[in-house]
Amino acid sequence: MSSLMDLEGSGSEQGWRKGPWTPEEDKLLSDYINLHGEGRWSSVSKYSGLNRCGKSCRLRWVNYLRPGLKKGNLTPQEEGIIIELHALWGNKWSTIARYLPGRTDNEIKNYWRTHFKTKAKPYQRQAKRKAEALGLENHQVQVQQPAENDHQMKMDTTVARDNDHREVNTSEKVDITTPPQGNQEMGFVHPSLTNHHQSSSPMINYYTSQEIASCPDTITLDDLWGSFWNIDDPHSGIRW
DNA sequence: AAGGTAGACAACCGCCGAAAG
DNA sequence: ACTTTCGGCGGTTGTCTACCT
Repeated sequence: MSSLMDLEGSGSEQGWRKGPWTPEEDKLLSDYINLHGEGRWSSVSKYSGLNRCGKSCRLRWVNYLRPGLKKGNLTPQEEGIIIELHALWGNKWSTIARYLPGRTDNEIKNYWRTHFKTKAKPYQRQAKRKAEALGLENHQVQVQQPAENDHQMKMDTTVARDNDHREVNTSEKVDITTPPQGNQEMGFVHPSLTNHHQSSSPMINYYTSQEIASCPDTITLDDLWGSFWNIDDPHSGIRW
């Protein structure tokens, strides 16, 4: 079915160039797209003068060259949205990205992997070093972790008692918690989130440990639900 | 100062569904 | 109705850099 495209994707069979893009290639691609518009990526690869497969061109444009892309670290607001939407939809990176204007699915995916998937490692290293220092390579060393899992290390979930935030009736949004196309791929659902959804919690605040002291901003479900009502038009949703 | 390690990011790979022929 | 082509997506890998020992 998709064998030819897959061959194209693999690149080398047709002699497509691979590896990091050069500034010259970026300019060729940008010039071509500015002239002809996005789409028809196979044509881009043929006529732009680039020796890159269509997929590679598309990826480069979408993730790096496209106008309007935000550079730099994600804001606490964006981080909160990622956490919340991942809890709802799992690894639907492209769907999550639609709610973060200027951010790409690749960027969000990488962010999640580095910030939430691998946070246990420092403690594993700590345990290993302890073991090595004690000559206990073959013995388990208990290292106290600040949270029960890697996700919780970066996220503190609280039930708002702040009267400034109106209470949200979760029964109003039950349908929206369903991912756009099933949730079989749900990689991780934070237990506290699940509890919140079951217990009609009024609000969830997210923040990293560093941000607890420095950042007063929080993401409320109100913000997120507001965007969900316009799920077909992500740009009309979250505004800041 | 040097080597090792982890983090951050860019890019590739393979699969899938939709559209076109 | 079937096949082919294409674009998009998620997972994975590669590379560079900063930090740690």
